Amino acid sequence: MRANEEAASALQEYAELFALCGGDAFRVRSYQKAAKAIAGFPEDISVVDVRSVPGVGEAIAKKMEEFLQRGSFRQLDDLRGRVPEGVRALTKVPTLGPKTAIMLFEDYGIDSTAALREAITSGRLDGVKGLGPKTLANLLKGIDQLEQSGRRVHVGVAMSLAEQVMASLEAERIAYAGSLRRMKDTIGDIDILAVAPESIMTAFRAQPYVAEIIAAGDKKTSIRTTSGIQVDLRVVPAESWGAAMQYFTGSKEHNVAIREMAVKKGWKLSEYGLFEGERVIAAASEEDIYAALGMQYVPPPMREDGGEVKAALRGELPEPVELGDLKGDLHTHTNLTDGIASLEDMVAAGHARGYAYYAVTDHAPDLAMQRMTLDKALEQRGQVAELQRKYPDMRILHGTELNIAPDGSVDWPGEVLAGFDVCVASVHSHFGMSRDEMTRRFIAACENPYVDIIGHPTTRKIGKRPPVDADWDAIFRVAARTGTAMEIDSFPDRSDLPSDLVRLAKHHGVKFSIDSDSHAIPHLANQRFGVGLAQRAWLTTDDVINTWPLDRLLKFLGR
DNA sequence: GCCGTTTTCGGCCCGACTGTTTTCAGTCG
Repeated sequence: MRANEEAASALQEYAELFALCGGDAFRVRSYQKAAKAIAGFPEDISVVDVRSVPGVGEAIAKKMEEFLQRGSFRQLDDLRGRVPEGVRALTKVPTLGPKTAIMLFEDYGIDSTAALREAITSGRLDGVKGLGPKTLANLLKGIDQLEQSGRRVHVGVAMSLAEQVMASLEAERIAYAGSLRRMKDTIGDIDILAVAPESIMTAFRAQPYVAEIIAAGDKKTSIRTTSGIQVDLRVVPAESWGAAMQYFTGSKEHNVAIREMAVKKGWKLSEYGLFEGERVIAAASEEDIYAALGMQYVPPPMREDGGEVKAALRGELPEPVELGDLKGDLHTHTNLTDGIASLEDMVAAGHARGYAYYAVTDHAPDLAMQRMTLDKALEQRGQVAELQRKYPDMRILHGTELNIAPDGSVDWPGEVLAGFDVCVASVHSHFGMSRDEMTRRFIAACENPYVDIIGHPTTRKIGKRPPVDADWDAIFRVAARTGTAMEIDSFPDRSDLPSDLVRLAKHHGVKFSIDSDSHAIPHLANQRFGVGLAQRAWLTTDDVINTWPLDRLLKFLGR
C-alpha cells in the first residue's frame, strides 16, 4: 500500500514536471491518470505486476519498476535537474498554470512563490507581455491565500456552509454538486446549481457571508466566504438540470470517461445535455443520461473513474450501501463519560431514527480523564435493562469503547469484557510509535476474542493530526481471520477509515461498521458522511455489519 | 503516454471566465 502511494506520488510529480517542460498534454493526462489508479489500487504493486493496474502500459510500468528498485526513475531525475522544486510549487498559486510558471522561471529566474512576490512588488514584472496589472495583483492575492490558508475543509464544514448558502437564496430549484455531493472527505470549494432568474446572482453577491467576489458572470458567480471558502453558483436552464448536475458533480475523470463514450456513439455530452446533432437525447435528469448511454446509474461517491464506468456498462456495478440500509449505530457515548446527552436522551434519539438496535459504548477506565469505573459501567448496564422495556422494537446493546494500550492490551480482563454486548477498541494516545510496533499493537487488539470492532483505526484528525503509521495490509489480513470489523467513523473530521484503506480491507474480506461516534444527539446524523465514504469504496450491505438484521449481527458479535 | 464492438494508428471532453487581447491564450473545473 505504501509502495503504491509513493510510486503514485513520484509519477504525479513527473506529470507536473513534464507539463512544465511543455510536454504533450495527452501524455501528461496519461501519467496523472495512471498515478491516481496506482494510488487507489487495492493490491501492492511491489508484489503484483503493475501492468495489471488500468491505465498502466509498458512505458509507465518500466518507470514504476525502476522506482520500486531504487526510489526514482531516470526520466524523473532528468526533469528534476531541469526544473527546481519551487517552480512546481508556483503552479499551486491559483490562476498560475504551467505555461506562466515556466515562463517566469526561464525569462526572469523566478523559482519560488517568495521570489514571485518580490518580483511583483519590486515592479520587475511591470509591462511583461501577458501579465497586466490585474493579473499581477491577482497573483499576489493568490500567494497570500496559499500561504495563509490554501487548505481544504472537511466535509462537515463544507456541508453546513452549502446548506447555509442554499437557504439564503430563492430559486425554483437549488442543489449542491461537486466533490461535496461526491462526499469526499475534504472539499476545496463548493459548487451550487440553481434554476433561477439571473437576479439570483446579484442577490448572491450581496449576502453577508460574502467576503470577496472572485468572478461575476451571467451564468457563474464565484465568491469567497468570510470563512475563506470558495463557493461557485451557477444558473442552469431547467430543461438541462440533469445534465448540469451530472457535469458539475464530476469527478473530472469520470466525466471525461463518459464523454468519450458519447463521442464514440456520435453524440455530444455537455452540461446542457446529451445531443445527437441538434436533437436532445437526454438532459432533464441524470438517470436519463446514464440510461441513454446504456449504463447503470452511478451514485455520486463512486464517480472517480476507478472502474465504475466499465462496470456500469456491463451492468455489474454493485448496489452500494445506502443510509436507509443502516439498522443501528454501534459506537455512541453518553454523559457518563465525555458525551453531552443522557443515556435516556441518546437512546430516545436513536429510537426516533427508526433503528432496530443501538449500542451505548462509553469509554473504559484506562482513559483516566473519563473517570470510568467497572461499578459505573455495571450501573449503566442496569439502566439499559430498565430502558429496554420502554423500547420493545429496538434492542439496546450495552457496549464499551476500550482503549488500546501501546502493547495492544485493553482496559478490562476477558471475564469483564464477556459481559458486554459489543466491544469497540480504539487507539487514543501514543500516536508516534514506529510502524512495526504500531502494527503489532493493532494485531494484538484484533486477536483479543472480545474485541469486535476497531474504532477510528488511523486516528487521523483532518487538518490536525496525521494518520498513524502501520502496516494496514498485515492488520487487515489478521482482522479478516479473527472476524474483527473495522469502523468507518463518520465524524467528518475523522472519516476514518479513509476510503482507500476501506477498499484494501474489503479486498482482504474484512467487515465494517459505519458508526457515528456520537457525543451528542445531532452527531447521530453524521452517519450520512460515513455512508458516502463507504459508497466510494464500493461497499454493499453484505460488507457492513450494522445493516444486518439483529440475529445476524449478534452471531457476528459472538454473544 | 494509453487504448481498441469503427482502430495496433490515430485519436484522446468541453465550455466559461478573465485579462489582455484586435481574435485569443491560459486556467479552471
